[in-house]
Amino acid sequence: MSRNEFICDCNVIHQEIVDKTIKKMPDENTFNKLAEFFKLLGDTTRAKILWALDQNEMCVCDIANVLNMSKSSISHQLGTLRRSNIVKCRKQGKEVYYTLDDDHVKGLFELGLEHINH
Amino acid sequence: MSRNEFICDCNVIHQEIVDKTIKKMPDENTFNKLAEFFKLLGDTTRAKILWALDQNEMCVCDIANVLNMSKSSISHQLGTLRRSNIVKCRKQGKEVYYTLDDDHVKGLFELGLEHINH
DNA sequence: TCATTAGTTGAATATTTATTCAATTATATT
DNA sequence: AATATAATTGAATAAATATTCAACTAATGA
Repeated sequence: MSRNEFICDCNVIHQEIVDKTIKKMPDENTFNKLAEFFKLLGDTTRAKILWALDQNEMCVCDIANVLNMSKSSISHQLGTLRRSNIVKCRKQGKEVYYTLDDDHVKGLFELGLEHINH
Repeated sequence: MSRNEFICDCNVIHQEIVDKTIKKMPDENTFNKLAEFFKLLGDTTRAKILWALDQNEMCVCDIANVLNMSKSSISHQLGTLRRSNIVKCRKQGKEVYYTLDDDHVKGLFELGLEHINH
């Protein structure tokens, strides 16, 4: 979508600030990726999985038992996290062991918890 | 839901790890709030709004113009962010000026961008 | 080889949610 | 008082997504 076609239905009130902000703004793709990343943390089940994997490497059944949810549901979510490179896995025998594949998750949780506790 | 009623459809493979993890796990409410918080950042429109407000205080029309979106859409999202105490506003004349009301947003964006850039 | 178990996957369902549209409130101006 | 503009709001629509269910693969062991 070109900047020339305006969808916006209202006037610019502070032209300078608007222009300056548009100029500095990261591109669409950056925001999309950023939002996609935060969306991954923005689900209770995935948040629990990531927290658990930050404690220990675990197989799918372990995680399902920790969260008291079905294996299939956990596996679907692990697939999502895997495809987004937030977790990685290794297969050993019949079991698949998952670990965190992102150094930032712990820091993000800490900042999130700070917000929650005012 | 009590811990005694098991939904999980698979056996515990590493009992010790599972028990230890359950014992350490924050309560349901903490995860819900944490996920809700990240969900707020996990939308392209809201991510842009927050980034913009981190640059300047702005009124609704300014933000709508920066994002090239309708005033109503922006106002809905600002309402969501306001009710979650991530932004605050002050009214001056006909305009309503919004600012960030959370010190962690900048830090979160930085960590998020680090993830995106491998 | 057969049975069992861990894990994955696709389709269906149910829920959540972002945007639009229309109506409304509040402030400023003539 | 009448008009115009900034912003909010509720309802409707459309899109995204979490979980369930059933079928499937791969590895183990009897």
